[in-house]
Amino acid sequence: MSHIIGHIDGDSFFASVEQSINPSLKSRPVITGAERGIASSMSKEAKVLGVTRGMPVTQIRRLFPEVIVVHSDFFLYTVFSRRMFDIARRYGEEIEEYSIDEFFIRFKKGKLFFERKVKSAVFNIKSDIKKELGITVSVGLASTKVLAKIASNWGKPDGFTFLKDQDRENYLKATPLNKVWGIGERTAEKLEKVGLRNAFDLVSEDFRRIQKDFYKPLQTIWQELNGQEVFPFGNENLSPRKSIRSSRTFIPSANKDFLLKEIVEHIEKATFDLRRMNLRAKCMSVFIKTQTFKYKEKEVKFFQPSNASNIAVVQARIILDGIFLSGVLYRTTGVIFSGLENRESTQQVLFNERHQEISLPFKVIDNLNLRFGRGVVGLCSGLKKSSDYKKEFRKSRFSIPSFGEVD
DNA sequence: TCTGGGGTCCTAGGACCC
DNA sequence: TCTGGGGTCCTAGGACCC
Repeated sequence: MSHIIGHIDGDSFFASVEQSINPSLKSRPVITGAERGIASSMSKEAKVLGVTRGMPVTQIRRLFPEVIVVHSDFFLYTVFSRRMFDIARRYGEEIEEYSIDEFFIRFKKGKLFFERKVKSAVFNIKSDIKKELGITVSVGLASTKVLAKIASNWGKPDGFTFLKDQDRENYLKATPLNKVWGIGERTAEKLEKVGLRNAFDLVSEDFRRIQKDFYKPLQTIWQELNGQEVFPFGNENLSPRKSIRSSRTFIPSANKDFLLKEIVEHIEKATFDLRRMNLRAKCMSVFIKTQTFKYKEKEVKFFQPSNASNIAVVQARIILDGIFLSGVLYRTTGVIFSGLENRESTQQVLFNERHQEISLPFKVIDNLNLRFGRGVVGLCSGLKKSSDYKKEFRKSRFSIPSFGEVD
């Protein structure tokens, strides 16, 4: 092993940030996610009561009236997130920002007092975050990312766990398969069927069998659990954005016109994002999910990369005709734009007056939507705007830097 | 507990081509 | 009209993550 890798994870991040900026919430059960109607982050006091992720707010209010339910404030969380990363950079050589509330830090192995130095760096990070941001984090140290993830999960909240190679067996024996980063419900089930119970059973399995019988990501996980550093490290490896999607779940409906209306709204929202990010998409796919979670998706390629909603709507209509079954109840629709490229790099097709023609109206639409809220202006085929757009807008306003406060 | 929304990557099988 | 084996490319759907 040539590195020690730390995984640092904010404890109940969103709820803790809320408690940190609002002293009246300290030591009280707090959840975020009011805007979605389900708990997305619970303070430790709420967890103690028995509130779990995804629990409907109505149910929470009924069962635990003392719980304080707040709206998510992603702008605020992003500020805390950045400051957390900045604190880590004071002490770490390499940082990888993994998500809004977690990051990896890598220390190159040296000679003298190496472990002691790493530990002291990590303790400094922990205490600076606590002092300056008023939240706690849990830290795991190990030889690989997958092991570090297991370690950080160990002593939550405010934990510190150094998973050394000589103790690996004990930790892995106590780690259920679905608690391993990258192993989900399905793979865990499959592994259990062949008699594997925990992470240690998995690493004891012959690598050739893993290669033969299981899908590719599991090979990497097996190696990482065995202490071989395989996952690349660092944000430089992050590839540019590959797709943009919009989707929504509703009360099950068999009404095709309603599905189309939903899809048109998604196209408007997604193409708005494309234009805002100065991107065009080569492909678009439309998907629908039935009440029983049967999934249907179909993709089209545009004649030329596009971010125009009217062109997409024409294609979406055709797709929906092809995949919609009458008499079936549907619960979700969505669109995904992929094959994204920068506007500048988009090859200019000769004789594209038509394209020039349509780009001006979109500028006008986008500006109106920016000033008055998304969904104020759209295509006629979008029909009546649902009030959800207001919520969407509230959720997204912080991601648009030029926005002022809008209410 | 019947399961929200936005991402990435992988796979199985069909189409197509020698 | 029927035919083997092998390659590539495409795509719908699956699995996983936060």
